[in-house]
Amino acid sequence: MSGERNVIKQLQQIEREGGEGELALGRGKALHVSSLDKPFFPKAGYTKGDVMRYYTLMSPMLLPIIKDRPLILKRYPNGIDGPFFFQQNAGKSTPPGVRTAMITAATGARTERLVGGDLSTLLYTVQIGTIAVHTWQARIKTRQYADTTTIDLDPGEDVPFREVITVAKYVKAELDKMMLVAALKTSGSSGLHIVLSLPPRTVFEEAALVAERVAERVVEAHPDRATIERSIKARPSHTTYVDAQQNAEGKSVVAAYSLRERPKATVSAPLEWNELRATVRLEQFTIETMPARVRKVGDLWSAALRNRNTRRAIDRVLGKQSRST
DNA sequence: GGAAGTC
DNA sequence: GACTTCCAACGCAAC
DNA sequence: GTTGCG
Repeated sequence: MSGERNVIKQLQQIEREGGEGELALGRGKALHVSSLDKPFFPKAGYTKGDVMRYYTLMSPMLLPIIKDRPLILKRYPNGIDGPFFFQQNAGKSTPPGVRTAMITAATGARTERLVGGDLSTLLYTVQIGTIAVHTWQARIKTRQYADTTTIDLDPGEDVPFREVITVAKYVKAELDKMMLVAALKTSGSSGLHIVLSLPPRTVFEEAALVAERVAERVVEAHPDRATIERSIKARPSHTTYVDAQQNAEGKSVVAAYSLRERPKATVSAPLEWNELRATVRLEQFTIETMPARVRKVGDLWSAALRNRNTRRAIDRVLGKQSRST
């Protein structure tokens, strides 16, 4: 029996016995869990136990993505209709078996941070009420280097989702012209994420410039449908915000396969570019449908990110002489 | 969700 | 034991 | 220095 299957079975057993108990996660690791019957998505009817099951099923895909990255948790201890807060630092009460690392901030402040990569850490984050998992676009040992850069397509108020799809196609067209490759996923919340896999030792300044350059070109070509205006008030109505501003050291993005705090329990779902039809909807990819989709189409995210932009391509976009390192 | 403090 | 209070991020650009 | 934004 797979490790995941075994954990699912234990969760079901604990739910039958009242919703509180110990998960045995192998190699002597145990995790205390509680309130598994608590509604976390009241309208859709999903519980904390369902969230734990979802992340267990996704762990073969998700754990490699968040491995060695500091985690930024969006916690809803009383479900998505209750208050939330972000957590970055590992609390004093972090149990043994949960992965942490001492991180020195740019200011010199040292804090113990939660670090992704193993199942006990992932399920612990759910135990304390995490719905969405965000991470750095860098690993802890190479924190000054971005391994991805992200363009977030965020539709304005009352902008239909098909507009975002149209803008994503415009982005794809510019990427093709610039000879750049990128992966595509739903944000799970309201828009789409376009993620460029970067060559080794790409500093965040370069990562940000590449994403901003793409965004600028899209807006130049389609000013009626896309904007890079950061101030909400100043954004033209009926446009999609092409956000390339989230690619700095220490900033975070939601991980692929993460659940989102939406009524229907949608997830950030990797897509093939040829799936980008006008009929695609965020609500198709949920806590309920994603496991079957992954069984059917496989791990699209790792496949897409393996297709990495070259140093030469990045330097060309930045108008630089290619590095010879 | 969890720790710490109060009645 | 029940109840209350407190705590749980950060980077950056614009103003 | 504060606010807006994600």
